[in-house]
Amino acid sequence: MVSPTNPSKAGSSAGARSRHATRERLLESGRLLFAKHGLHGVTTHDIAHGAEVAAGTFYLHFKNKRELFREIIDGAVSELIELIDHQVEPYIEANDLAGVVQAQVEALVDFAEEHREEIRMLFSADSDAAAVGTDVLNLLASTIAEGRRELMEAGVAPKDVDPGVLGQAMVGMCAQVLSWWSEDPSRVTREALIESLTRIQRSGTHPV
Amino acid sequence: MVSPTNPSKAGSSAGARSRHATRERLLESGRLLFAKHGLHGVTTHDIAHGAEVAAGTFYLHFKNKRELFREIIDGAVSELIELIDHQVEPYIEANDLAGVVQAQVEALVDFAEEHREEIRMLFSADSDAAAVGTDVLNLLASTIAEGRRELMEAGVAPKDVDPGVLGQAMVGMCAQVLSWWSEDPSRVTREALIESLTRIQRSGTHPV
Amino acid sequence: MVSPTNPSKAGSSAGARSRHATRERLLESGRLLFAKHGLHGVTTHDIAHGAEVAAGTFYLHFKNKRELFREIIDGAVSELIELIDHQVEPYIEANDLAGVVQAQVEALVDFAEEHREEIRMLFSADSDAAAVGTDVLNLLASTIAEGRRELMEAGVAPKDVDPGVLGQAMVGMCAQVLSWWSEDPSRVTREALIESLTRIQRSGTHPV
Amino acid sequence: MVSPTNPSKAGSSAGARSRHATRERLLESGRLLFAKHGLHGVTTHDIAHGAEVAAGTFYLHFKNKRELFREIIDGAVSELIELIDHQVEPYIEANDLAGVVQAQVEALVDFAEEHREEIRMLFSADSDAAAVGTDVLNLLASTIAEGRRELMEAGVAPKDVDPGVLGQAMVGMCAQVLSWWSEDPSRVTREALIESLTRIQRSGTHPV
DNA sequence: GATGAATGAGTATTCATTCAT
DNA sequence: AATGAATGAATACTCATTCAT
Repeated sequence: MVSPTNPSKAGSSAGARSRHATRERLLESGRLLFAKHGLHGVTTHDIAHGAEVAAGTFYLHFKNKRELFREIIDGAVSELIELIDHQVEPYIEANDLAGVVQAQVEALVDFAEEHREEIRMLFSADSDAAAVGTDVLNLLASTIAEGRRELMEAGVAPKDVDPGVLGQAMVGMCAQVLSWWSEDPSRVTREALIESLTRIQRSGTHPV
Repeated sequence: MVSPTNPSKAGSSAGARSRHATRERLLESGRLLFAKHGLHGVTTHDIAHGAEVAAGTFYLHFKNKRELFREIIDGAVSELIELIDHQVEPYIEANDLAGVVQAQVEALVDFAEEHREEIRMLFSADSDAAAVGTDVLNLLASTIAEGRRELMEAGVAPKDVDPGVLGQAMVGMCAQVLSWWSEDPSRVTREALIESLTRIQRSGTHPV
Repeated sequence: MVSPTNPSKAGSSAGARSRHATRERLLESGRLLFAKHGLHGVTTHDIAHGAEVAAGTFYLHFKNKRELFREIIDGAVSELIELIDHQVEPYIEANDLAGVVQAQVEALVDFAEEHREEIRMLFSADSDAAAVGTDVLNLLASTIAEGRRELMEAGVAPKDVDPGVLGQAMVGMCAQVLSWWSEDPSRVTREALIESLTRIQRSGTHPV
Repeated sequence: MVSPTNPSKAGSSAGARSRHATRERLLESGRLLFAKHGLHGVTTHDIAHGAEVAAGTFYLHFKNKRELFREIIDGAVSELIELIDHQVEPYIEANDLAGVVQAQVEALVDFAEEHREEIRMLFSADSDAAAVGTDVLNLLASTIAEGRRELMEAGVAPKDVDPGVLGQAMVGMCAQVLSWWSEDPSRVTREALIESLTRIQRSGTHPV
């Protein structure tokens, strides 16, 4: 994964580099398997096997299966948030609200395209994984709710849609649509997907 | 569950009544536990214990854990569909489309109020339960998509929202919102919930 | 099985007659099932089901599964011994030793033809059934050994074949051959079977 | 089992040696227990306990109970066949048919002396084990039958003994006698056993 | 006598986790 | 750091047997 001769990693010892590589292999193996079979459908042996390391090696890198799962989720979410922030920023500065919605949707779709596995993990809410994934989704939902509340108070958004409900609704919508689309991206073109989500979202978010 | 003095059941033998009662206890125990801990988080012993019967008794009534799960889900879905059909019917006859949307939402909320456990099971998409629950949700999604497609062709709905995406979006939205609301119905009043969902749904469904 | 109007049973009450019939049904069901699947391969429920009675009824007639098994075996063995004695008797009185061997073999083959199931049970030595079946076979083997010993002492049989070994050998031979033949009687004609067994047996039993 | 100081195994890692040792302990434990209690009378826990390993360890070495059983049987049969072939060979080359029979019997008895447990397993035909053991015995029986058929056609053996019957008879005889003798070898001396079996067998095999 | 629902001990098998090498 | 054999608790499912009706 990380070339041992990569000069940018020159500071780390040979052992450390190798350690890092093993860790990455395990993460990658976990991503693939969890996405396909869920938290329960995968054993630590499976993950180790997929990473081409011995069973015990798993525990040199992760405290347990849950921790690996959480790490993958957390990594994905950080990346997603960063991506959204980055793409949305110019529209915020320009005060272009329609642009913000569109940029958000585009960021989500971009992410889904690149990280099918994480999308499926994130939004598949395996009841045990819930303890992990739900936090994140709820965070997202309350962020949306909060933004909406501000818009409402500013008189920009209608008052007959509860912000809490809207936050949950938006999250549920994206989760479902993205994980459906990830399974088979040929179902709709990227453009149609973005257009549709933006439309629905906009109509839900703005006054009719 | 079944009143022993119910004269309409007078024909069934004592044994039959008892059998039926045990079965219902198991179903009820399953509903409660699955809703709280998901398919994996519950053992057949737990369910039997919750129903106050011996472990082996479980298998006199259900082939295995999955079958009980599926039975609960299927029962809930049938009831839900019936409920929706019933409440929507008058508006369809009156050709009142806005009324249809509102009635659908009300039916969903009514159901969620009465069947918290089933809602959580139905929409929690435990990755293993998926095989059971997903069918149902996909059915729902394609029904919505189909309806939308007809509206589009009739020129009533705008063409820039893909029907497939819309179906998934609506299902995801309801799933998330209802299961969030079921957890703590004091979050929003029933009325606000219905109003919000109707609004969002209507704006997604009809031309702006 | 036993006609309820059979006057020879007139003494027994209606209840007793019915009881007897149920018992017979269970025995018959046991014979069929044990022969096909062995002691372990059959549950008491299977047997009750085969006899078209309820599960609990089994225990009104037999202490447990083993007892039914033993009863079937014992019944079969009694019948077999009686059959052999009956067919062999005239030859013994006539002092026709070759005739005795032939009659024994014929009796065994007759029995095997009529009681395929019992033959398979008797000689299939399910390790748990062993406790039941082995007694019987060992009895048979020592009877043969004893007879041989007398012949030896009378100078009629050669001394270089140990009677104990011979007894076991004869029993093993018949067990194997009869249960092989029972499975598919078209493998050899009845006559060829008798001829072959008689030949082998005679040569083992008599001086060369 | 495998001496840790055995230089020929020096190449294998400590882990491999230990793995092999555990496997052997399980096989040995299985042999002992199956011989005494049959396939059903023994649990995988019993076997693991007998091998002084934990219950789960069993499944690191064998797919399931049946597989261990089959492995023991197959190993025993291979060894037996090799032993017979080896001891019989010189007599075949010398065209000494009487010698062949005697050598076969001696090989069987030698094997029974060394492998009491396997003999009991092989010839105890536990109805469930049958699927495993029967194949082997039938193979043996048809080999004998085939040999006999050739002798018949060559005019060396009498035509009034059916080869199929003879094959089954011989197998049944040996199975019974060897397993009887294994239980308590003091019943007859080794020599008397060989002499007796040879006699019976020869008289069955050759013209009187 | 018959019924059949209920019992609960028993058993095969899996898998997260540890640890000696 | 890595290995991989071993562990043993956990769990789904079976079945002989009992007993209230």
